[in-house]
Amino acid sequence: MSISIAIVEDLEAVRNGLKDFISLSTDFLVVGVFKTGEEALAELPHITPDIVIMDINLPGMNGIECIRRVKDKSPGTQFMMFTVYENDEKVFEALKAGASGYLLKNTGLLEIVESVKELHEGGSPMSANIARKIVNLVRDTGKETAFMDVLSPREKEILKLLAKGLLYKEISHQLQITTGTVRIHIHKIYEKLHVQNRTEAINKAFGK
Amino acid sequence: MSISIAIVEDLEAVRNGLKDFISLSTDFLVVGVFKTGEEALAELPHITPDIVIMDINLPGMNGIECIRRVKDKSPGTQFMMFTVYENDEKVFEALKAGASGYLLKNTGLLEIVESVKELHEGGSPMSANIARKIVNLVRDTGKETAFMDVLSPREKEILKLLAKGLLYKEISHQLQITTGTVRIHIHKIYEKLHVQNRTEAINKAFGK
DNA sequence: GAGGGAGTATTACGAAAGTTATATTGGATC
DNA sequence: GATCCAATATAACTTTCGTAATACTCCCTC
Repeated sequence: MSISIAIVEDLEAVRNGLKDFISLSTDFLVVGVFKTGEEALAELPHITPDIVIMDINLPGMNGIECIRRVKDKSPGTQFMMFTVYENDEKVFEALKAGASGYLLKNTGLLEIVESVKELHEGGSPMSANIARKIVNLVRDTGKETAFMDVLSPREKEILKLLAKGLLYKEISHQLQITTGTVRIHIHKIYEKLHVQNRTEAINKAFGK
Repeated sequence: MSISIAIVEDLEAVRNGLKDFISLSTDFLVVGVFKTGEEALAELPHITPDIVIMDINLPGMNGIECIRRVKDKSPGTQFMMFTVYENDEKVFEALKAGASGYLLKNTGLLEIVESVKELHEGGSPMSANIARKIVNLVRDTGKETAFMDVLSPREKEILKLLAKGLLYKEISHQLQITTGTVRIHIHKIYEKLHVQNRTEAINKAFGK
């Protein structure tokens, strides 16, 4: 049983190159080729291929938005990004949208084919520096932002308790100081972070 | 210039196998071999190898804790996990601690060597299903938790505004309803989530 | 040893948040 | 047609939060 593939790519040369090369292998069957996200969105839910190779920079709807919408209708289909973008935001967005693999356009045809196989077997093939970006993303999740640096150790301690949803009096009890002092600390925290309330402070200190 | 490698692994057979095979290549120089995290922690900061291949399950200090501590002292050293663990928590912890690559112990020696090279060149080599786990981790960051399901659409809408730090009156203005109504909605949200205030609700609805 | 910052504290006030009770409307269910 | 629930609203009330001004101590630096 061969792996069914669709390709969404606006550049004719790239599109045909991919299609022709992939078609050489009996492991694959190219079941759809689209120039725009709109076309792909209209057809993919009916074709339900195993894998979609998706460009990001398309005329009209971009590839990420296209994944988001197709994923809704055909949750079984897996997406391989194929793009020149290697900035953090695009990578992050693509994964959030539901992409499981991410290859840069300088990837060789042979490696692309290997990666599609790996994707189909439940892996998440990515170009080397994309993988590193993703690892760094995970490493930094929930990490304190640079804004925390302007706070004193005591202020950081209090902000962390504040972030847990504790009342002033609970904080004061835990730290063995008066609620008045807690109030002062928190007021200074707000000043330093340029915010007006607890929630804004938490968002600012711990990246949204 | 060859890549300097250290190995931390308690099982003698694995340890020696790695060391001997890696030493075969002139690209690498094994500069340290340790049986425990404690030994590694004592020596690694002085050796400062390019790469450390690190087991997780060690007697005494585990490999993740070991990375955390060594990373503090030698930020330039990169770590490759080499372990049987493939559960989400261990993978997540390892990356948080500062590991940049993650191989399972069923990986072939040749692939290990290739992965170490890739790591050294700034990539993040991982076994296929580990990569998928990490991608899924990123996909799910900041996602609403199951608690959100008990809320009505309107309540979800209000909770999202609440999470941005808006005042009741700002929310009421934005939704064109009275602050009294906002108050009621929020009160019901708290009831349904079994919490007493805004911050607790946010933490519960959007996984910490 | 004078100055500055961090941490502590007190008092006072106004704004915002959260609780409780009651009520109307409209849509869905039975 | 009756019942239930979501969404809306009003009113009265308590608690918590946030702002402001002032002050003392300790520690570090110049």
